[in-house]
Amino acid sequence: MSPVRVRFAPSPTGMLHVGGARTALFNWLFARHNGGTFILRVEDTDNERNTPEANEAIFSGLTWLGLDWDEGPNRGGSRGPYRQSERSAIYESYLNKLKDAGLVYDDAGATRFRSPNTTRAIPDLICGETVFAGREEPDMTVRRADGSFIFHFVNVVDDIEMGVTHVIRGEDHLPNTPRHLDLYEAFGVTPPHFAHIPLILNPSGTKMSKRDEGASVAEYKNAGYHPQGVLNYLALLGWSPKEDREIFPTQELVSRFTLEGVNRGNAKFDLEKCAWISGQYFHVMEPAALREVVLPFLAASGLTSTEADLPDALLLELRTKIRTLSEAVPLLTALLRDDFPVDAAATAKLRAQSDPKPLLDALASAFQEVGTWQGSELDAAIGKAAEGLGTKKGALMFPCRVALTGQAGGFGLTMVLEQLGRERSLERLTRFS
RNA sequence: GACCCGUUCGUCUAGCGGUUAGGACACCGCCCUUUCACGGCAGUAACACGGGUUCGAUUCCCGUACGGGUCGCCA
Repeated sequence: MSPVRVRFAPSPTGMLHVGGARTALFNWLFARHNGGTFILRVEDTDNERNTPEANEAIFSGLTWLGLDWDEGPNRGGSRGPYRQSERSAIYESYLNKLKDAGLVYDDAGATRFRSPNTTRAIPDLICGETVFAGREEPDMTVRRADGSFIFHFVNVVDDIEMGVTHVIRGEDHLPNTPRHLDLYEAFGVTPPHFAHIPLILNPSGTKMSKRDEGASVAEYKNAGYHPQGVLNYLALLGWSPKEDREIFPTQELVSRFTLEGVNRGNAKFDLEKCAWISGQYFHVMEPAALREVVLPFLAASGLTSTEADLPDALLLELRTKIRTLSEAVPLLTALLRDDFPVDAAATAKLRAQSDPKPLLDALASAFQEVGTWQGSELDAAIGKAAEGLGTKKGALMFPCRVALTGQAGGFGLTMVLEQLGRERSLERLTRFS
């Protein structure tokens, strides 16, 4: 079998769509698994969409996910250029082939292809043999009156020119395939293998659109999802390693990916599970690595901080509490800023229980007696305060937490106390009223 | 409307003729923790329907219903 060559051919719409990202992922996995070549080709024949920002959205999205391309924009390759807007000469020559064969005609300035409309059987690697009986569709336009070329035409020409062996694309292209086959036949070229993958649906069951939550890869990047986690989630959406396990690091996805494992049915997108998988990756992240990714996140939220503010012990606890980096911000804000925000619901709940003042005073005086400001001693001090009040230790912890952080949840209480230090802890306890 | 693809817990899925229909997210309960989580354990919850084929269908075939997609001088 000839070496595998696959491509991801997005149109610059201004964002990298999750559906597109998964198509890219499956192509990438297939290429990497088979030691083949992954090509990125930008389908920018529609000039209105072709902006530098729109191109950049594709590149940065793929790069964030770790999907590197062997040939394509910013990378080169022997079958370029890889932007359709730069391939007009190639399209001209292919169009001439059709003209010479008398297979096209002029229609109000546009060029149409005489579609044979014969019955076409597509030996799809995922859907199985799919037969489209002879159709009665209008001849397809291959070139607009303004001289630009149409998707179906350039898509086929590029796949031929770039030596694509397997076309792995969304199932929405399946009904287009007979027309593509018409073109391959007209050019006298053996078509590539086709593999149409099922679609990603939004939670309400229709094709995921730009406006749906989680539709753009940039959203995940901005919210601080773990890129490998998102990749892992996307891989499991429509493909199964057939094992009762959810976490598959990228390298393992590569070694296990096959087209046979791709499902036929569409899959609904579940942001909750995506977040859970992302969290699984953070849960095992080394402190140094976590520090590196969380610091810029804090800075972006206007939280000036340094490495010294994030000791390993704190990060080791932080990693179990977040699914995305944005979840780390409020947690850390409470420790790093003295003008931290206060959750109204938490204070309301606190006051509904009993007057917190005497409890906090008791805690403050117990903490004052602490010798070394460290876990076990702090813990003992809370016990002592509880004893003095004739109450349970647990009864003091929620009030203490709210006074110290303004939140109902967050880090373990002794961690909060340790990080805040004696002075700031006492200050917050006495200031609370 | 025509043509294609599809249909296992709410969701993602395992299953490829005989299973107590398994796992995961979410949800609920318990344990751990005198806090918040993490973690561990248990639970609720699914084969769309009707015909066949077969000793036996979630698994194979045909219908029906439902869902999705495509029918552009968008990609």
